[in-house]
Amino acid sequence: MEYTINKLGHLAGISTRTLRYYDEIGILKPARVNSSGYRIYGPKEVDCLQQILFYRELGVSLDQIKNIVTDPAFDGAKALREHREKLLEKRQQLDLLIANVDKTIAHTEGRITMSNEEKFEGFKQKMIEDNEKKYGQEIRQKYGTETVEKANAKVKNMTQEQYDEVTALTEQLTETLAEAFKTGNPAGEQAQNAADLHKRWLTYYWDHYSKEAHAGLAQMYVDDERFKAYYDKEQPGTAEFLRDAILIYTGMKR
Amino acid sequence: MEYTINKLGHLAGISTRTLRYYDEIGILKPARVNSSGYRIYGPKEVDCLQQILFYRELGVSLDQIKNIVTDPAFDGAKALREHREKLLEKRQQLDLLIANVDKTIAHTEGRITMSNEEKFEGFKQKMIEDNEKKYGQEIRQKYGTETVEKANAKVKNMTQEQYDEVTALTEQLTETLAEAFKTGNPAGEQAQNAADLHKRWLTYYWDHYSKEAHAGLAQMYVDDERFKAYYDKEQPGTAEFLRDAILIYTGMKR
DNA sequence: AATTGACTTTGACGTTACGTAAAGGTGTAT
DNA sequence: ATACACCTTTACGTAACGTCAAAGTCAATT
Repeated sequence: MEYTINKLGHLAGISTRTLRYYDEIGILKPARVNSSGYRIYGPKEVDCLQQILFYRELGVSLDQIKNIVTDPAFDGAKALREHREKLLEKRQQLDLLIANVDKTIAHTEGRITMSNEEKFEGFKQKMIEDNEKKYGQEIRQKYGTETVEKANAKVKNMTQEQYDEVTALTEQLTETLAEAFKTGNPAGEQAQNAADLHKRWLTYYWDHYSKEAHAGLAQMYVDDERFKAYYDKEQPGTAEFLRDAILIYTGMKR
Repeated sequence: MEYTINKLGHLAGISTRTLRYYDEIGILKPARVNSSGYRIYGPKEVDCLQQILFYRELGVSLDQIKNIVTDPAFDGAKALREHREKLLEKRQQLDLLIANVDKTIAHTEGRITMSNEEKFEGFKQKMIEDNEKKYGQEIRQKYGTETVEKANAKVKNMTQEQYDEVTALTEQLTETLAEAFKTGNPAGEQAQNAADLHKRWLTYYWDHYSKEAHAGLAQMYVDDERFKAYYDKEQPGTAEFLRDAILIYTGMKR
């Protein structure tokens, strides 16, 4: 497959000017130029452009991108896995912003109070991107738990009391699950405790409880990215672990 | 609460230069300047800055933001609801990109084939942001259904055949559900058809089917933003409608 | 009372990642 | 042969700041 500059631009959704610029700064040279000076791109360039766009999407400067993709030791597969992780982080940030909007709406309606600090939660992503280690783990964890809060609360018209309870439950579940995960045994006491907490957490959202539905949801946690990403955030494999624990808890597996 | 330029910058995670620039272009003037020319910001400015940052996050130019926030008819509450919607759209886009990475990884490992078009799926958001009407509905719908595909396929190691089947089922469900929604009757034939399609769709993901789990999932569709946003995308209220249809279908309600 | 150091001010020029013409050559379909 | 949709380079424009520089302000400490 060979592409002229217009075709490639169309394929990737970017302008021809951008492609010429990328050529100019040496970030993406065409495979060859034909007899009349036209830029011709091949499959290798298509893949490289894709990589470039991933980096660009993640806020990396073209200067840095150049260093990365022209590095002879560049590992495309590894880069893709990093992209994946960064994109998941970005989604967490987005969730935080959405939670912020929700809170702000509730605030304007007088339903809750909101500190000025809270009003800017989720905007500091660049600070986080820039120097992740500066604040490091603590902020990550804080943001993590708050992302959940958002997904949970407000959805149902809970009372403040119910909200506090479910928040506490969530924290407890997170802790217990992390502990249990370390044991590696989904049938163990810790894991079964986590499954029980999960059931209690569920009953805040479901009007009726059934083992089948519980087990089904556990499977969803593994199958659906949106959930899996959340549970696997701290420790990859946690989603599967929770599923197994719940399957055992509900008697669907032993 | 009064803030100097440094304090406000710190609060919002932006530089003092940015705040001076926003003053310069008339987008955010300080509440007052003190006797020695220092900019002093009050609570009103804090809220306005939050709005500005939301718009900025969504890719709106400062020029446009100026028009919006300085408009005497500016409705802050309405703006917040729009922010919310746009942020949800942005998350859909992100999901698409994540699906793209996943696919690309699978592709480099030789597990699936991937067209060049697919390699750039999810990157065209700016085209969408810029001129939404240019391509309008069609692209929206296309991206919408593709967002699902992502959530579904690849997660399980489906064969190409299974993948095609589930894709077809998804489309069928979407159409039938949209038709049914128009009737307004979750007990009607159309709606029950949709519920049945949903069951068949489910069986691709769950090893066992139970009415309880099905009904539970339906409730989740309403309670969890991540799902609700997807079903309500075209027609608000669709998530609730689908839940009701399924509750009737499973005999949990009549 | 003087000094230090962290803050503030207004210029003003620099930067990134392109957009937008301008002036001209190329390819092919009518 | 001419229309039209491509392509080229050159070059200036732009948005949203970053980054000095030179100078005034404020509170605390010597």
